[in-house]
Amino acid sequence: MKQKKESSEKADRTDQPAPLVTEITPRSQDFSRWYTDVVRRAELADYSPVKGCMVIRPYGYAIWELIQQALDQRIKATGHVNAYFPLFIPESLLMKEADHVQGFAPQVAWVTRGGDEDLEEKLIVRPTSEVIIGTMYSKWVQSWRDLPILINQWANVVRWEKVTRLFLRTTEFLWQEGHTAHETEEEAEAETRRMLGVYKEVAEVELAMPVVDGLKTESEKFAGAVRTYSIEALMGDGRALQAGTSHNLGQNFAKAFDVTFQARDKSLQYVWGTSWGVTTRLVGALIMTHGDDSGLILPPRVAPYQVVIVPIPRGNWQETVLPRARTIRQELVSQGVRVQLDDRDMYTPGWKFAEWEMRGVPLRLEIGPKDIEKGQVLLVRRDTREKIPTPMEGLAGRVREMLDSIQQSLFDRARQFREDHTTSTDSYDEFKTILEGRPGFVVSPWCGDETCEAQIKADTQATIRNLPFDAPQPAGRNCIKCGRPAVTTAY
RNA sequence: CGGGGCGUGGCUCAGCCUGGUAGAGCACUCGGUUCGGGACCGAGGGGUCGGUGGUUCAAAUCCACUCGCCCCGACCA
Repeated sequence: MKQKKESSEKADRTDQPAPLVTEITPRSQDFSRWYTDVVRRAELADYSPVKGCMVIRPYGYAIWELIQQALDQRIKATGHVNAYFPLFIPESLLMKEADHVQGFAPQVAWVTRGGDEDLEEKLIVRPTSEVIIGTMYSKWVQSWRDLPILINQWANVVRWEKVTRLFLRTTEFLWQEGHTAHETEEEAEAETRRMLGVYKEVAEVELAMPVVDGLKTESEKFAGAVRTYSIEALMGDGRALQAGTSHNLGQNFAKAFDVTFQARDKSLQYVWGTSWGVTTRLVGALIMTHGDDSGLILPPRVAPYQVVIVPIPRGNWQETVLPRARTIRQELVSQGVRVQLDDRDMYTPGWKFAEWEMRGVPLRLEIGPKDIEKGQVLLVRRDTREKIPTPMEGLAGRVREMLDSIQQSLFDRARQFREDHTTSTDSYDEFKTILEGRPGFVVSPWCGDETCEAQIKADTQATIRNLPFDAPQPAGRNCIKCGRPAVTTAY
């Protein structure tokens, strides 16, 4: 019975004509396959021989570098400095903060042997650096005058995940992790919120990705934190993605690692800590937010190439079209535009159009003999595919305007999508009906009780993403599951 | 870790049910004509069929074990 079904499925597949070109899976058909296809065909990343580990290819890394720059600049502008802490952490240090151990132990990679000797004390490969940094802070802090400590590090961490996906969840990933120590609780809370604001700004301004900022529930917070805040984005398949987190650690780690200082009133106090991070997952978020059936669409601010120039090879184009293309490149580069001139003669223009569209370049500039006659070029927007003949005069200005316009319209489009996929209800039946249909955010009142949260999750698979600072529309006053009011929730 | 699916040139797969010369499209190499939306013609190169063992005159195909990958759950950034 089973076998029969299999063979008929195979027969069906055979009837499909083989595609002329290896196409990417349409986004609407299978979002997950589409995602993987785009990542690999656009040469962003690839699977490595090491299980769960990803190789970030130059084009993908260039995107990450732009995100890094945008973040690093803002992290420094808010008074932080960069430093580096070790990759290995002794087992005994990890064990000091109970919640933290519980949260991370299942995901930790161990080093038990060095050279030809078994280690006396096992080492872990950092899954995050609170532990090692807390240890160092305890040495560095004596007085209230030593505070605050505002340190960030760019690093890789390892978490032994069972299921991995390129950029979204890999065994090893790159990130930025900020770790701060403060004199007062209020200061720590302000810092936690400030950095979440930085993340929101980077997501929205640089990645053109609207996010919901808010407080995580107790069950979803970081292991060892007092409070966790997050930014949550809605992907093109209607599913939420946590794009960044900021934790108020209270005095938990200070107590575990004995980070004390003598306060202004001469008393001995524990510092108040925060930590916050975003990862290479942002690259994945970018892809899933903006991409379409033709592949990637990059917002200009994080596009390694903002403009690709495709010269049309006609007649003796090498003597006529190409020099003009080079001049244009020069002009755009001098105006701070990132430009790629694709003068390879082994590919046809049509091939290049498709190729660069797949790789998400926001703006294409075509130039051929006809354009030169007319003193113009043809600009083609990746987001709308609009073809815009543009005079050679004042070209750089027009290009920059258009890049800004693409950045803005990608954000608007993503925000519109999110609005279209956000519903508000205070009825549990309605809530369940919504989730059975189109996925997306649902805004609903919740009492704050973990048992309700767990029940909802068990019933519908929906998770509380966070408790938004700005709830879109407060729907009703009573918890959709039991009774009392408290907060609003998303998907 | 539970449920399902799949391992055959670089990629996507056919061939397996019913054992008997290892295939297609794309990609790649060379030559030529092309080029404003994934060009065409001709000639080539490349696979111990995931691994191990078994059945057989004969195994990609049947059997057992094993390794790996993908999807859906549980866990996470």
